[in-house]
Amino acid sequence: MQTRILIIDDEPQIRKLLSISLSNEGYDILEAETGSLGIALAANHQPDLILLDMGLPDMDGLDVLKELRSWYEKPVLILSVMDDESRIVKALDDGANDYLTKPYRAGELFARIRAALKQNRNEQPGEPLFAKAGIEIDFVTFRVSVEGTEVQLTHTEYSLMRLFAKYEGRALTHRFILKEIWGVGHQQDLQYLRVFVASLRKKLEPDPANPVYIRTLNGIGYRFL
Amino acid sequence: MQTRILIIDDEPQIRKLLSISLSNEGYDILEAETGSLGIALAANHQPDLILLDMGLPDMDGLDVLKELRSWYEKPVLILSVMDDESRIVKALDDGANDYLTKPYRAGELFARIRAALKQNRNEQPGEPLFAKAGIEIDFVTFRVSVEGTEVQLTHTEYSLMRLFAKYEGRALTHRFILKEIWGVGHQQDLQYLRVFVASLRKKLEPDPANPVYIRTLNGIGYRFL
DNA sequence: TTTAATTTTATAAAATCTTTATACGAGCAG
DNA sequence: CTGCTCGTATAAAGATTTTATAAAATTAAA
Repeated sequence: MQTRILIIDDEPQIRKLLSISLSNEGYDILEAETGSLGIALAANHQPDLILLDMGLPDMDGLDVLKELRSWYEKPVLILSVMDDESRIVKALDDGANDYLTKPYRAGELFARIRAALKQNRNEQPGEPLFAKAGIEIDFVTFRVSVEGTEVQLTHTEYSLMRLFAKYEGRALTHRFILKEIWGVGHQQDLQYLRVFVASLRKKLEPDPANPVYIRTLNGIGYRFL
Repeated sequence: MQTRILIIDDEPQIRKLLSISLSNEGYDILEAETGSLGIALAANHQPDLILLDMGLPDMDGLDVLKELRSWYEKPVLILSVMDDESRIVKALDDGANDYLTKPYRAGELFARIRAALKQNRNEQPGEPLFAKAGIEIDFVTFRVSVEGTEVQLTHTEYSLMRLFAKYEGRALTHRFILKEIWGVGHQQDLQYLRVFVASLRKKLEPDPANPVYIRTLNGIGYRFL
């Protein structure tokens, strides 16, 4: 069955652009001009993924997202203007899977969509083994190795590593990570996270000053690849 | 004799899938739809390994595991659907050898089964001897020797040694070790364990202050290599 | 009863985590 | 351009937790 993508965006040019390029990639496209129409279409057609613009005429994008998330479990990617970080953070915290900022470069768009769809397909955060690009994590024996040599991680470092692996490829907000690792009472202790990201990088990255695995998303959080 | 595997899972499709692929690998397959039926089959047919689904209709998977573990000593692999790490951890603490999460990829499934069976063979009567890197354990005569000279171990020390040998190379949590050696009621008596690890090290390690056989995993437990 | 083993207690040492301090680079105002 | 702010990275000091080990108290065994 073809993968179906719903685009919710009020600007016809953007819709057209996205629609054409995604159709060429083999996706089945649905379009909605407003938030309420988007919600209705999502309910009736069960798309596999939703692209949601934050600036809609009828409803606030965040409200559309919340509405969707009350029953829709598949990936929602946010389309947003670059300088609206605080709203992107809110959207990610509210369950958006990822975000894209204008201008939408085709390659990046496809990559993110594929990543989100793939993530959803093997919705199994408890995999016994993570192995990718030189990094291996064995969740059974608590072992992490880079390029074949085992690295010694502390308990917190390991938790963080595991979280990154679980949400591989996804943008994780500071608040989300803090909540997962340190609990709800520490969502403002950004320093903790910085310190531990630094030490993870020191242990994992070939060149910690130019990280490739754990990427910084300025103003938002981190992404593990 | 053919290796016999018991599958305890309520979903017929899953059973069929596993059954077919494992039969093709040369295993002899038994199937059970419910926990209680699974326990009965295990008792009557003494399978060499059990695949146990956590989500059964009649009993909690953890309870089935506990029941089995009261007399069944061969490997039990957990099949889990959920991202419920805490239950997986509990299952491992309760004596499960390993776990798999859906979707069950054939290669990984076979690898884990082989690993579990091999692990188990180590402690079978056929191989009453553990010998590696200067340490020798004779499970028949209850003797342990290091570099050829026999060391005198107390009963508890010996149990601990045997546990480490059985799970050689794996990270063992404090709770797991305590449960295995002292029983379920003593999982918080971490000091016991520390005292006995210290005395084992004193008897086994060339330099007890820098242990190489029994390694400390801070915040987690120990690993024997 | 005597001896050995295990369980507790105590405490020093090590490892880890938290917090503070400081530096760097990007973006912006003057 | 220069200095300012903001977000980030990292080192290092301080606090806390975890571990190792000796030794005392208790229990079990011979």
